[in-house]
Amino acid sequence: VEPPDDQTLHLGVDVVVLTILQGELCTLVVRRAEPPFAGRWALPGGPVRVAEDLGDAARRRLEEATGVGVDALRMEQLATYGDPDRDPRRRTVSVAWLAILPVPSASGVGEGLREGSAAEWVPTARLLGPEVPAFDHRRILVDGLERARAKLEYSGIATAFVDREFTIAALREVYEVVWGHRLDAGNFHRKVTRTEGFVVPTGRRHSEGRGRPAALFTAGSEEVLHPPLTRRSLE
Amino acid sequence: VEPPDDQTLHLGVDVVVLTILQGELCTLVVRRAEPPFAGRWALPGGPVRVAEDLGDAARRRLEEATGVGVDALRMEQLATYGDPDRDPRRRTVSVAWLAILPVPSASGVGEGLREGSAAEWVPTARLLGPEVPAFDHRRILVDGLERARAKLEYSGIATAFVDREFTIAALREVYEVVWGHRLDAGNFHRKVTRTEGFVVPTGRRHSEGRGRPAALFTAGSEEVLHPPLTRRSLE
DNA sequence: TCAAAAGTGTTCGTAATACACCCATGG
DNA sequence: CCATGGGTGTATTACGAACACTTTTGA
Repeated sequence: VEPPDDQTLHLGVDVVVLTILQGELCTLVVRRAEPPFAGRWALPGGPVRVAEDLGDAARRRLEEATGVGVDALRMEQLATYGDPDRDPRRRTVSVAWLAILPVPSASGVGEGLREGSAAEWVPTARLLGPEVPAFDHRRILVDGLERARAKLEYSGIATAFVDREFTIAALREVYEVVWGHRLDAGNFHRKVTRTEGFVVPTGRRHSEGRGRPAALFTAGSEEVLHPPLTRRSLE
Repeated sequence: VEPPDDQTLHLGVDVVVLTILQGELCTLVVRRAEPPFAGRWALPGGPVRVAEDLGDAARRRLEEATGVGVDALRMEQLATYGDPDRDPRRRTVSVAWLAILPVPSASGVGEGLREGSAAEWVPTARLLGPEVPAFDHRRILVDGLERARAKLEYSGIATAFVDREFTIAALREVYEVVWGHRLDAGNFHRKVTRTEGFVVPTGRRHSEGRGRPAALFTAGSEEVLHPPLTRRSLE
C-alpha cells in the first residue's frame, strides 16, 4: 500500500503500557507478524492521522490493540524518537507515550484482552533482557520505565497501578515492584498517609486471609507529592 | 510554495534557547514578518527534512537563526506539540528542544548575532507576560523554563549558562536568576563544592573589583548531582 | 582601615532510617 | 493462642537553614 522508498516523513505513536501482574511489572506488546523484525515484540502503535491529536492517536492505537476502551486512562507523553534509520522501510518519527493500567483482572482491561488481539502482557524484565523488541522499542521501554520510576517519587502515579480502592500494602507493592527493592512497611505507611493529598481514607476495611484487616483508601487529588518519597529513603 | 490546505502532516522543530543577560533570563526569539501572528515573537524553528535527525534539525534551525555555529551546544528534547489547530495554515507537529547558551558576550554566540538576523534576546518575563508569542510558543516556553528550573536541582546544567571557567558566585547567579530568588552564598558554596563531580577547581583565581578573589572552576563530569540542590533548600 | 565579596564553622530544627512494639484478625 | 500482616512509637542520624565569623582583596 505504501511505496517503500517514498520521500515523505511519517509520524506515528508508540505506547508503553505498564501494569503489575502477579507481583511482576509487565508491558503490553504485540508480536510482529511481518518483516521487519517479524516474530519480535513491539509496542502498540501506528500512524497518526492528519487531523488527529497526538494523545488521541495513542489512545486509539491502544484501544485497537486491546479491544477495550481506555477513556479514563492516565497517559503522558514520553519523548519523540526520530533517528532516520529507526524504521528500515521509511522515515518514521514516533511520539512515545506512557500509560499505566491497574491490575488487569480488576479493571476489565488486560488479561481480558480482545479475542484474536495480538497484544499480550510480557514481563518487562524479559523485554529488557533476552527478548529484544523490534525497532528502537527497547530504548523507548527503558525511557518509559525510568519515567515511571522517577514519577513514583514525586507524583501520585502509583495509584494508577491499583484499583480505585486500595490498601497501603497494595500501594507499597507498586513501589517495590517498580523500584525493584523492598521497602519498610511501617515507614512507608506513615509517609503515604502523612503526605497531603496522596491518599484518602474511605473508612472501609479489607481483610485478606490472616492478619489485621487493612484500611482502604482512594487516590487523592494532588498531582505532586510534598514531600516526595525519595528512592533512597524508605529503602 | 505550499498548498494551504493540503492533506499532509508536517513535522517541525522549535527551540527554546535560554541565556542570562545582565542578570536577567532571556530567550532567543524571532519577530514574525508574515501572518499568521505577524509582528509577534516566535521561537526559532522550522520544518524537519525527510532524512534529517531531529536533533540535527533543531541545531540547524538555531544556526540559521543566529548565523553562528553551535556545535558544542548542549541540547535536549522537551516535548512534542501536536494540537491539530496549533498552526492555522496546516497540520504541523513540532518537536521542541531546550538549549542553553553561556553569557553571549563571552561565547561568540548571542549578542554577536549575525547581521540581518531576525533573532533577538528578549527577557523571558516579557514573553510570559505582555508580549504573548505566536502559535503555542508561550506554552513551549513555559515548559522549557520549568524543565530548566527542575534540572538545576539534579543535573549540572547550570554550568551551561556560564563560561568554561567560572566562579561559584557566577554559578549561584544562574540559580538565583532561573529560580527567581536569592540563595545563601555560604551554603551554596559548600553544597556545590561538596557535590561530587559538579565542579572542578582549576587552581586559578579571578578578581573582580573589590572583595576577596574567587577561585575558578570548570564543569565536572557528572551529569546527575548527588545529593541534589533542592529548590526549597538553600532558599 | 574600611567595605565588600569569598569562604568556613556552628547551632538548631526537621526529617529519614531502623527497629521495637502494639493491634486485630484467621486458623 | 499463635502466626501474620497492619499500623504506631521512638532513638539515632543526617542534612538543610540560618547566621556568625574569618579571609583576602580594592579603594
